Amino acid sequence: MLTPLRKGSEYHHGDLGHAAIRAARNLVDREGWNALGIRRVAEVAGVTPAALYRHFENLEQLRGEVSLQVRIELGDFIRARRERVKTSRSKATNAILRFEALGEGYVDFARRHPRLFEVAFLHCDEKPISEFSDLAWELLQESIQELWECGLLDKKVKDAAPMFAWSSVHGLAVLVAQRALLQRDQDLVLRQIMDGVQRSFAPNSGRSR
Amino acid sequence: MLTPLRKGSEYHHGDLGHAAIRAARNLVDREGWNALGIRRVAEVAGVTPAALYRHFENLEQLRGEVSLQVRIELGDFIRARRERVKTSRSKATNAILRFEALGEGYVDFARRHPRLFEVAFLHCDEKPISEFSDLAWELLQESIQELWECGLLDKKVKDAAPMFAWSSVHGLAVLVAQRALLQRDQDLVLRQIMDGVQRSFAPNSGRSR
DNA sequence: TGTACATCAGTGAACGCGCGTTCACTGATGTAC
DNA sequence: TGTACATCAGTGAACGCGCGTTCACTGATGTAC
Repeated sequence: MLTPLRKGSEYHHGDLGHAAIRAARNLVDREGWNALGIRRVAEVAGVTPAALYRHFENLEQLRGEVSLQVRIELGDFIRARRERVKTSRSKATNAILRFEALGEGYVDFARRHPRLFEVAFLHCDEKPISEFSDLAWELLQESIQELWECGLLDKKVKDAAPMFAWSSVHGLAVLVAQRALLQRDQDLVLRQIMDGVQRSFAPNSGRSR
Repeated sequence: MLTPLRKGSEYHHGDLGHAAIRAARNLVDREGWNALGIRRVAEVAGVTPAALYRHFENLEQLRGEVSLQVRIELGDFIRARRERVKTSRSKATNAILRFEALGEGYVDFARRHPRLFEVAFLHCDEKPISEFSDLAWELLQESIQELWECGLLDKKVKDAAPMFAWSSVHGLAVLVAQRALLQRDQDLVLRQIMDGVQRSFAPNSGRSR
């Protein structure tokens, strides 16, 4: 995986730094957060431990970078999922399918990369949700706006909707990542949660799907 | 904290084993899961590291005991919260207040003991929710049954209700424990989530509170 | 009530290991002339 | 185009540390007679 940009050079790596973060990400994916160490990363990157100190102040900083990287990856993942949704004639159906794709993508990421998922929100210290310029969060807001524009969102709960939706799906994702749910229950429960969230969104008389 | 049951004996501890688990619990509470080690626990318990091997096979087993202990503590905590609810005349109001007390207790535990909370569901391997004889889970089922009996739960969502409620509140609790939410936002969001959950429970025409 | 002895629950020293970090160094790169 | 040299990004050895676990041991406990 080490890709020397300037061939011929065995001594200089070329892009250690990015390579280290990639290596660290893969380490965490396979063996978990605690396997992430200067020495392990150096080994995977094919480099001496001390070399990493040219690119990171210490282990803690590397950890922060990895966590950020995973958060970006998660955002990209669910966006890709949403974009895969086939557009249908009805604007409302569209909004619903796109919204559900986000939730499904979120949980699916947790299932496929449980150890990465566990780590995604570990190092966003001092950056509470409100000022969270996180990609996943922005996608969610967008999607809820779409539901609103289709009249699928009760005015009374509009403000609470993003946080409520996130919390509900996040709860499931955490349980999935922790393997606290049987594989075969996961799809059913996800379905139930997406339905529950939409029920709570719906203007008074009921659901419209 | 070490309590020799038979006074005078400095050599034999009396109830190391339980004392070790207590010490370990406190260690995790203060410094997190990674601070839990044979040597640290032995030190806090006032005993030689090797002594712990009379009571635990290895570190992993001790960890399992601590996780279980925390799960029990969480269950006791939210039950106490529910029992503190003043009974009112209306059966429905009662059911609602008791249900909400569980959610509030759950999140409050995560706030007061974030490091314990993170660890509560770590070692329930091979025991997926379905056959989960967990105290907290049973309390939730009870409470939802009460809501049902008061007509506050739509027949269509009865089966999904416990998992949906748990997931929603669990998601928030995780974020609270991770300090991803500002202190002052937590109460508001909890309120929104409890309302959202009940909205989704309510039989079609709307909410009844 | 008193003594011999098996059992149990501790001690204390040692083991090997992997870790984060440091430091003086060296080889490659690229720029000034 | 060719050479001198500063700069940069690596090496390799060493440091001290805390860890889980083992082992031969020893002091206290409680039971049999």
